[in-house]
Amino acid sequence: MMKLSTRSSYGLRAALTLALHHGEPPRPAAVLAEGNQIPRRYLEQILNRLRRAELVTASRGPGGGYGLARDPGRITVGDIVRAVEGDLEPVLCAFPELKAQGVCAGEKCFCQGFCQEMERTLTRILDGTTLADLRARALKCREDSTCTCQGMEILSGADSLDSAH
Amino acid sequence: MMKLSTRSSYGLRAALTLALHHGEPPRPAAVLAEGNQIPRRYLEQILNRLRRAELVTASRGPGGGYGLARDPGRITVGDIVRAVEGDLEPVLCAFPELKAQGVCAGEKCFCQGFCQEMERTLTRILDGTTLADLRARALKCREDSTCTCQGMEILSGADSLDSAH
DNA sequence: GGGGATCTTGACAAGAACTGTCGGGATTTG
DNA sequence: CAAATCCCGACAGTTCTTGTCAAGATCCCC
Repeated sequence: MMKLSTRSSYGLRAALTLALHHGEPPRPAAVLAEGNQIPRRYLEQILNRLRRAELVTASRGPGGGYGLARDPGRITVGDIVRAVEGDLEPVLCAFPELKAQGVCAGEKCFCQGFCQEMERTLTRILDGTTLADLRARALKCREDSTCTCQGMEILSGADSLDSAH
Repeated sequence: MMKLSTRSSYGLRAALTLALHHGEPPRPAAVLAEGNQIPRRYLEQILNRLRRAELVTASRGPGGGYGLARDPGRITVGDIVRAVEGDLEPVLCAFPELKAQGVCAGEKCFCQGFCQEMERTLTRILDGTTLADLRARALKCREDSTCTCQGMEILSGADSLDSAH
């Protein structure tokens, strides 16, 4: 199990917004912050980490802002979480010192058996889901008239996919 | 996804040690702390939470200490994490405010689809694993001569299951 | 059986380290 | 020069850790 804080959530939301607007001119951090209800200064720090991990690109000056560094289908949620949280070392391990030493190698090992099972399960979901997957879900969610999500601010970004293009 | 810190790890390790020694006289916090390399004072606080959640029992005075409140097969890892961490609210949700409002009800909803999928997967593992399961794994791990775990302090507790009885 | 001495948990609180938040600049672009 | 981003540091809040003291339980000695 990996360390997960609000940073992951914020980073994920910002990145998803960027994915919804992929191909458009760069978006300033202020716009991303307002649309997702995230403190601007805090989001800047997070975007900075994403930039250092080369997941997003930043351009300065008027008309500048952030954009995805590559295709949404080639950025996973795990990439974002890892870039934002830093170490991403497992925290719910019965024996972290064992794992740190690389001591537990056996398949039947207790540490492997339980703690790493959880970690692997998480990793599979995190690394198996791309921003493109999330975008597709968000758009589908928007189509479903019974889903109250569609009134939310963040999903309005999907409009540009229909109209702006 | 739930909040997981070192507290969960510490609590889990202490509880597992207790499970390995289930049926024996109570173990002092100092012994649990030393055997698991956990700061004693800090572990006492954690054990206190486990006691308030009625997962362990505490007795004072000479010969006193902690013991499991019920059978290891009837205590899950989820019980421990919940007792130790407190709220256990999800943290990696793209839209926590949606979830807080209970707004996302649709099956196809983005929030449900991804964030809650992760949460449910975790919960299933956490609540589906008991201390007895972990003990069985630890003992099996000890049998496997290729597993370097068996030299570790915590597994030596399994000795008492063979010899002391 | 009474009085300590000893061993244990329990509660409070203080200090270090990290997280989340914010502002003031420095730097780059147009 | 103006607009926009980045970098540095300050601040509260929380978590992690340790310390101090009080309270309960057992044992021993008289």
